[in-house]
Amino acid sequence: MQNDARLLFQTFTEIGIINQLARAELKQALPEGMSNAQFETLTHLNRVDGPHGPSQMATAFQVTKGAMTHTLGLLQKNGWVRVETHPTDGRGKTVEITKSGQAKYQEAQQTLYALMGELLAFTSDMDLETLNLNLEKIRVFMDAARD
Amino acid sequence: MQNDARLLFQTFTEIGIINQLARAELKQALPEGMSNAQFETLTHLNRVDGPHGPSQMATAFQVTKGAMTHTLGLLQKNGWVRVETHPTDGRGKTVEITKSGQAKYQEAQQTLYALMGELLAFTSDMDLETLNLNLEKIRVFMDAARD
DNA sequence: GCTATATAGTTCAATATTAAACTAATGGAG
DNA sequence: CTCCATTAGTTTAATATTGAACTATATAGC
Repeated sequence: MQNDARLLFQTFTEIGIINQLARAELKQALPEGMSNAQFETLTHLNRVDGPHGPSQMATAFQVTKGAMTHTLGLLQKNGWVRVETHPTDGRGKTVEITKSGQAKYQEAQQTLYALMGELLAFTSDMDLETLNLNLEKIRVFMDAARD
Repeated sequence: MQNDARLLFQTFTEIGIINQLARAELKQALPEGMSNAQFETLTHLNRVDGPHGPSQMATAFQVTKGAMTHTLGLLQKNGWVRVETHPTDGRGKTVEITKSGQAKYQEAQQTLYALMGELLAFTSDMDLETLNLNLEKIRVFMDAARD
């Protein structure tokens, strides 16, 4: 039991290191003026359908509302998202990616895909689908476990 | 090929989200005054043998030397590490975990193991060893790929 | 309808992290 | 030995993030 906990602890340690390395690499690859937080926000807007409010997104990213206000401000200044007051809820806002944001995001993603070339070759003998499935299971569980 | 890149991109996305959730959980669980950065530093000191310099550790964590100075300052103020000038290299310093730091770290780790109970049960049908092996391979590769 | 409570978003002070300039010590080439 | 490039660590200004207070709107109970 303790042994299993150690295995899982190791999993998180590896995940932490990989994330750190990936973030460093990512920062290098992103277009001028696009921070990691901005990129992740755009990824979310591309990945999840429907309208998004800043508050929803803050929850999704495990980030404070204040941080979201900040990031959205930068994204807006860059012209990559459009923020409007919610049509029916006067408190809320809706966030949409702009054409320009789409283009910039695609560009960034292509750069990243290119960067992954070597790693792809290296992981070619790995069962990435199973890996992703397991990671997804862990993620979904942890996400649900939040109070 | 593009498809594989997408799979790998997905891997990094999952890793990013899990890391975020884990860090949030971790922060809750840590003893008073111990930040995530401090905990990770202590983990490293416990995991890797031999003497460590701040500069080495900064490289290991992909963090600037300035950040390391900051974190070590806090750890020292808490009495969890001892920092001394390197015996033979006047520029360097050596960092060691103290008895008090050991104790505090064990305490934190036990809390974390306890927290993992539910997740452990949930992942009991998962091949964590293979998962860790794959993550480790990716980590080692990325680590080596740093310029 | 009123009132109390909850929710969305902003603002602000405090802390963490970065990048770059800086100081001090080392080590190698001549 | 001397000079010069390198390495270790600190400092500082700028940026990112947090936590908490605050404003405005919405909703539920009465």
